[in-house]
Amino acid sequence: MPELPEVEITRRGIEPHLVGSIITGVRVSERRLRWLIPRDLAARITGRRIAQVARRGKYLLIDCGANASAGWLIVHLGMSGSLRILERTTEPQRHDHFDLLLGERLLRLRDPRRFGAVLWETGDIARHRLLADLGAEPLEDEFTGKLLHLATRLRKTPIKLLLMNSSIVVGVGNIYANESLFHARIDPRTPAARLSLARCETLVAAVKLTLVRALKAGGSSLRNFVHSDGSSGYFQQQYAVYGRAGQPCRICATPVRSLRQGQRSTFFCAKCQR
DNA sequence: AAAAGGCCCTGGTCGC
DNA sequence: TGCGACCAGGGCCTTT
Repeated sequence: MPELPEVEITRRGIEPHLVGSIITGVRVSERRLRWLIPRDLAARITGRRIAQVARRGKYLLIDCGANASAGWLIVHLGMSGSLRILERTTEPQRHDHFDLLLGERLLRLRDPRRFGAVLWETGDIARHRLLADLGAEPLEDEFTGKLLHLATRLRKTPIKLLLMNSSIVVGVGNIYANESLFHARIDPRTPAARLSLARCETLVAAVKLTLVRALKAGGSSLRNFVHSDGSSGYFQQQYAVYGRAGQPCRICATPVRSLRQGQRSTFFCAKCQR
Protein backbone atom coordinates (compact mmCIF):
# COMPACT_ATOMS: atom_id res chain seq x y z
CA MET A 1 0.00 0.00 0.00
CA PRO A 2 1.22 3.44 -0.56
CA GLU A 3 2.61 4.69 2.68
CA LEU A 4 3.96 8.15 3.18
CA PRO A 5 7.13 7.72 1.08
CA GLU A 6 5.12 6.48 -1.90
CA VAL A 7 2.67 9.33 -1.60
CA GLU A 8 5.49 11.85 -1.39
CA ILE A 9 7.19 10.30 -4.40
CA THR A 10 3.92 10.49 -6.29
CA ARG A 11 3.59 14.13 -5.30
CA ARG A 12 7.05 14.92 -6.58
CA GLY A 13 6.37 12.98 -9.74
CA ILE A 14 3.16 14.76 -10.70
CA GLU A 15 3.89 18.25 -9.40
CA PRO A 16 5.96 19.50 -12.35
CA HIS A 17 3.28 18.34 -14.78
CA LEU A 18 0.46 19.97 -12.86
CA VAL A 19 1.66 23.34 -11.64
CA GLY A 20 0.59 26.06 -14.07
CA SER A 21 -1.69 23.76 -16.04
CA ILE A 22 -5.30 24.66 -16.78
CA ILE A 23 -7.90 22.04 -15.92
CA THR A 24 -9.98 21.37 -19.02
CA GLY A 25 -12.36 18.86 -17.50
CA VAL A 26 -12.69 15.56 -15.69
CA ARG A 27 -13.64 12.05 -16.68
CA VAL A 28 -15.24 9.86 -14.06
CA SER A 29 -16.00 6.23 -14.77
CA GLU A 30 -16.55 5.09 -11.21
CA ARG A 31 -17.70 7.49 -8.54
CA ARG A 32 -17.82 4.90 -5.79
CA LEU A 33 -14.43 5.14 -4.17
CA ARG A 34 -14.06 5.46 -0.41
CA TRP A 35 -16.52 8.29 -0.78
CA LEU A 36 -18.44 9.29 -3.87
CA ILE A 37 -16.56 11.58 -6.21
CA PRO A 38 -18.63 14.81 -6.15
CA ARG A 39 -21.11 14.87 -9.00
CA ASP A 40 -20.56 18.55 -9.71
CA LEU A 41 -16.76 18.33 -9.72
CA ALA A 42 -16.40 19.14 -13.43
CA ALA A 43 -18.45 22.31 -13.12
CA ARG A 44 -16.47 23.44 -10.11
CA ILE A 45 -13.01 22.69 -11.38
CA THR A 46 -12.97 23.26 -15.13
CA GLY A 47 -11.03 26.36 -16.13
CA ARG A 48 -9.03 26.56 -12.94
CA ARG A 49 -5.26 26.74 -12.98
CA ILE A 50 -3.19 24.61 -10.61
CA ALA A 51 -0.96 26.54 -8.25
CA GLN A 52 0.77 23.79 -6.29
CA VAL A 53 0.65 20.18 -5.22
CA ALA A 54 0.96 19.73 -1.48
CA ARG A 55 0.66 16.80 0.88
CA ARG A 56 -0.68 16.32 4.39
CA GLY A 57 -0.15 12.83 5.71
CA LYS A 58 -1.19 10.58 2.87
CA TYR A 59 -3.57 13.13 1.41
CA LEU A 60 -2.44 14.81 -1.80
CA LEU A 61 -3.71 18.37 -2.01
CA ILE A 62 -3.95 19.88 -5.46
CA ASP A 63 -4.34 23.61 -5.13
CA CYS A 64 -6.71 24.75 -7.87
CA GLY A 65 -6.97 28.33 -6.72
CA ALA A 66 -4.32 29.92 -8.95
CA ASN A 67 -6.72 32.01 -11.03
CA ALA A 68 -9.84 31.74 -8.91
CA SER A 69 -11.14 31.56 -5.37
CA ALA A 70 -9.70 28.85 -3.13
CA GLY A 71 -10.40 25.31 -4.24
CA TRP A 72 -8.58 22.08 -3.52
CA LEU A 73 -8.75 18.66 -5.02
CA ILE A 74 -8.04 16.16 -2.25
CA VAL A 75 -6.73 12.80 -3.47
CA HIS A 76 -6.03 9.77 -1.32
CA LEU A 77 -4.51 6.63 -2.81
CA GLY A 78 -6.01 4.25 -0.29
CA MET A 79 -4.05 1.07 -0.44
CA SER A 80 -3.95 0.31 -4.12
CA GLY A 81 -4.15 3.71 -5.77
CA SER A 82 -1.67 5.21 -8.18
CA LEU A 83 -1.49 8.36 -10.25
CA ARG A 84 0.05 8.78 -13.66
CA ILE A 85 0.48 11.51 -16.21
CA LEU A 86 -0.66 10.30 -19.63
CA GLU A 87 -1.48 11.62 -23.07
CA ARG A 88 -5.05 12.82 -23.48
CA THR A 89 -5.85 10.05 -25.95
CA THR A 90 -4.79 7.16 -23.69
CA GLU A 91 -7.83 4.96 -23.18
CA PRO A 92 -8.76 4.17 -19.59
CA GLN A 93 -8.52 0.56 -18.58
CA ARG A 94 -10.11 -1.53 -15.88
CA HIS A 95 -9.82 0.18 -12.48
CA ASP A 96 -9.03 3.57 -14.01
CA HIS A 97 -11.73 5.55 -12.22
CA PHE A 98 -10.85 9.18 -12.59
CA ASP A 99 -9.00 11.54 -14.96
CA LEU A 100 -8.16 15.16 -14.37
CA LEU A 101 -7.97 16.55 -17.90
CA LEU A 102 -5.17 19.00 -18.56
CA GLY A 103 -5.38 19.88 -22.25
CA GLU A 104 -3.15 17.49 -24.15
CA ARG A 105 -2.45 15.42 -21.06
CA LEU A 106 -4.30 14.03 -18.10
CA LEU A 107 -3.73 12.87 -14.54
CA ARG A 108 -5.19 9.40 -14.14
CA LEU A 109 -6.17 7.62 -10.92
CA ARG A 110 -6.14 3.85 -10.95
CA ASP A 111 -7.33 2.14 -7.79
CA PRO A 112 -8.34 -1.52 -7.98
CA ARG A 113 -9.52 -1.77 -4.38
CA ARG A 114 -11.23 1.59 -4.38
CA PHE A 115 -10.13 2.56 -0.88
CA GLY A 116 -8.90 5.84 -2.30
CA ALA A 117 -10.75 9.12 -2.59
CA VAL A 118 -11.19 12.21 -4.75
CA LEU A 119 -12.83 15.11 -2.95
CA TRP A 120 -13.32 18.80 -3.49
CA GLU A 121 -12.90 21.46 -0.83
CA THR A 122 -13.31 25.20 -1.03
CA GLY A 123 -12.07 27.41 1.72
CA ASP A 124 -9.50 26.68 4.38
CA ILE A 125 -8.02 23.30 3.52
CA ALA A 126 -6.47 22.86 6.95
CA ARG A 127 -9.95 22.93 8.45
CA HIS A 128 -11.24 20.10 6.31
CA ARG A 129 -12.67 17.38 8.53
CA LEU A 130 -10.19 14.80 7.19
CA LEU A 131 -7.20 17.01 7.84
CA ALA A 132 -8.04 19.10 10.88
CA ASP A 133 -7.20 16.48 13.50
CA LEU A 134 -4.14 14.92 11.92
CA GLY A 135 -1.02 14.59 14.03
CA ALA A 136 2.60 15.44 13.34
CA GLU A 137 4.32 15.04 9.98
CA PRO A 138 6.93 12.38 10.73
CA LEU A 139 9.67 13.88 8.58
CA GLU A 140 9.24 17.40 9.90
CA ASP A 141 11.05 18.79 12.92
CA GLU A 142 7.77 18.89 14.84
CA PHE A 143 7.90 15.10 15.27
CA THR A 144 10.19 14.67 18.24
CA GLY A 145 10.75 12.19 21.02
CA LYS A 146 9.34 14.74 23.40
CA LEU A 147 6.12 14.96 21.40
CA LEU A 148 5.75 11.20 21.24
CA HIS A 149 6.50 10.89 24.94
CA LEU A 150 3.80 13.42 25.74
CA ALA A 151 1.30 11.67 23.48
CA THR A 152 1.96 8.29 25.05
CA ARG A 153 1.34 9.28 28.67
CA LEU A 154 -1.64 7.47 30.18
CA ARG A 155 -2.05 5.35 27.06
CA LYS A 156 -2.24 1.62 27.59
CA THR A 157 -2.45 0.94 23.88
CA PRO A 158 0.42 -1.09 22.46
CA ILE A 159 3.01 1.28 21.03
CA LYS A 160 2.60 -0.11 17.54
CA LEU A 161 -1.07 0.84 17.40
CA LEU A 162 -0.27 4.28 18.70
CA LEU A 163 2.39 4.70 16.02
CA MET A 164 -0.26 3.93 13.43
CA ASN A 165 -2.73 6.39 14.94
CA SER A 166 -2.91 9.33 12.54
CA SER A 167 -4.00 11.74 15.22
CA ILE A 168 -0.54 11.29 16.78
CA VAL A 169 1.69 10.98 13.72
CA VAL A 170 0.61 10.64 10.10
CA GLY A 171 1.78 8.38 7.34
CA VAL A 172 3.16 5.47 9.33
CA GLY A 173 1.38 2.39 8.03
CA ASN A 174 1.70 -1.22 9.00
CA ILE A 175 4.92 -1.98 7.16
CA TYR A 176 6.90 0.97 8.44
CA ALA A 177 5.48 0.68 11.96
CA ASN A 178 6.83 -2.87 12.12
CA GLU A 179 10.16 -1.89 10.62
CA SER A 180 10.62 1.18 12.82
CA LEU A 181 9.95 -0.75 16.01
CA PHE A 182 12.49 -3.34 14.99
CA HIS A 183 15.14 -0.72 14.32
CA ALA A 184 14.35 0.92 17.67
CA ARG A 185 14.49 -2.52 19.34
CA ILE A 186 11.13 -1.96 20.98
CA ASP A 187 8.56 -4.71 21.48
CA PRO A 188 5.42 -3.69 19.53
CA ARG A 189 3.23 -4.88 22.41
CA THR A 190 4.74 -2.47 24.93
CA PRO A 191 2.05 -0.32 26.53
CA ALA A 192 2.73 3.14 25.17
CA ALA A 193 2.90 4.79 28.57
CA ARG A 194 5.75 2.50 29.62
CA LEU A 195 8.16 4.06 27.14
CA SER A 196 10.73 6.40 28.63
CA LEU A 197 11.58 9.69 26.97
CA ALA A 198 14.86 8.17 25.81
CA ARG A 199 13.08 5.28 24.13
CA CYS A 200 10.63 7.68 22.51
CA GLU A 201 13.60 9.59 21.11
CA THR A 202 15.03 6.34 19.75
CA LEU A 203 11.72 5.37 18.20
CA VAL A 204 11.19 8.74 16.54
CA ALA A 205 14.67 8.55 15.06
CA ALA A 206 13.91 5.04 13.81
CA VAL A 207 10.67 6.16 12.17
CA LYS A 208 12.42 9.03 10.41
CA LEU A 209 15.25 6.80 9.26
CA THR A 210 12.89 4.12 7.99
CA LEU A 211 10.80 6.61 6.03
CA VAL A 212 13.79 8.43 4.60
CA ARG A 213 15.32 5.15 3.48
CA ALA A 214 12.10 4.21 1.70
CA LEU A 215 11.92 7.64 0.15
CA LYS A 216 15.44 7.28 -1.17
CA ALA A 217 14.66 3.82 -2.49
CA GLY A 218 11.88 5.35 -4.52
CA GLY A 219 8.90 3.97 -2.72
CA SER A 220 8.50 0.28 -2.61
CA SER A 221 5.81 -0.95 -0.31
CA LEU A 222 3.33 -2.16 -2.89
CA ARG A 223 3.80 -4.71 -5.58
CA ASN A 224 1.78 -2.75 -8.08
CA PHE A 225 2.85 0.69 -7.03
CA VAL A 226 3.22 2.68 -10.21
CA HIS A 227 5.39 5.74 -10.49
CA SER A 228 3.71 8.85 -11.74
CA ASP A 229 5.48 8.74 -15.11
CA GLY A 230 4.15 5.25 -15.67
CA SER A 231 7.41 3.40 -15.25
CA SER A 232 6.87 0.18 -13.40
CA GLY A 233 10.18 0.43 -11.62
CA TYR A 234 9.23 -0.64 -8.21
CA PHE A 235 12.02 -1.94 -6.17
CA GLN A 236 11.45 -4.63 -3.64
CA GLN A 237 12.86 -3.36 -0.44
CA GLN A 238 14.56 -5.69 1.93
CA TYR A 239 12.46 -5.69 5.07
CA ALA A 240 13.91 -6.49 8.46
CA VAL A 241 10.80 -8.13 9.88
CA TYR A 242 7.73 -7.32 7.80
CA GLY A 243 6.33 -10.41 6.14
CA ARG A 244 9.14 -12.56 7.49
CA ALA A 245 7.29 -14.73 10.05
CA GLY A 246 9.33 -17.80 10.91
CA GLN A 247 12.41 -16.58 9.09
CA PRO A 248 15.59 -15.78 11.02
CA CYS A 249 16.02 -12.34 12.52
CA ARG A 250 18.68 -10.53 10.49
CA ILE A 251 20.52 -9.66 13.69
CA CYS A 252 20.26 -12.69 15.99
CA ALA A 253 18.72 -15.42 13.78
CA THR A 254 15.83 -16.02 16.18
CA PRO A 255 12.71 -16.80 14.12
CA VAL A 256 10.62 -13.69 13.50
CA ARG A 257 7.30 -13.89 15.33
CA SER A 258 3.94 -12.72 14.07
CA LEU A 259 0.71 -11.85 15.80
CA ARG A 260 -2.38 -9.71 15.32
CA GLN A 261 -2.77 -6.25 16.74
CA GLY A 262 -5.84 -4.24 15.91
CA GLN A 263 -6.66 -6.57 13.01
CA ARG A 264 -3.24 -5.99 11.48
CA SER A 265 -0.26 -8.30 11.22
CA THR A 266 2.65 -7.54 13.49
CA PHE A 267 6.13 -8.95 12.95
CA PHE A 268 8.95 -8.72 15.45
CA CYS A 269 11.95 -10.40 16.98
CA ALA A 270 11.18 -11.32 20.57
CA LYS A 271 14.86 -11.37 21.43
CA CYS A 272 15.98 -8.09 19.86
CA GLN A 273 12.84 -6.17 20.70
CA ARG A 274 12.03 -5.71 24.37
C1' DA B 1 -11.64 10.08 26.27
C1' DA B 2 -9.86 5.91 24.83
C1' DA B 3 -10.08 1.38 23.00
C1' DA B 4 -11.89 -2.15 20.13
C1' DG B 5 -14.09 -3.82 16.23
C1' DG B 6 -16.54 -3.18 11.64
C1' DC B 7 -16.46 -2.03 7.18
C1' DC B 8 -15.36 -0.64 2.41
C1' DC B 9 -12.96 -3.55 -1.91
C1' DT B 10 -10.30 -6.60 -5.24
C1' DG B 11 -6.50 -9.58 -6.36
C1' DG B 12 -3.59 -13.13 -4.99
C1' DT B 13 -2.97 -17.52 -2.82
C1' DC B 14 -4.22 -21.91 -1.08
C1' DG B 15 -6.64 -26.26 -0.47
C1' DC B 16 -9.66 -29.43 -2.50
C1' DT C 1 -8.36 -26.41 -14.25
C1' DG C 2 -11.92 -24.44 -11.44
C1' DC C 3 -13.86 -22.78 -7.45
C1' DG C 4 -14.69 -21.20 -2.89
C1' DA C 5 -12.47 -19.54 1.34
C1' DC C 6 -9.50 -16.54 3.17
C1' DC C 7 -6.33 -12.76 3.71
C1' DA C 8 -4.14 -8.22 3.02
C1' DG C 9 -4.57 -3.37 4.17
C1' DG C 10 -5.80 2.61 5.37
C1' DG C 11 -8.43 4.74 8.10
C1' DC C 12 -12.96 6.53 9.02
C1' DC C 13 -16.84 5.29 11.68
C1' DT C 14 -19.61 3.17 15.26
C1' DT C 15 -19.94 0.84 19.50
C1' DT C 16 -18.40 -0.23 24.03
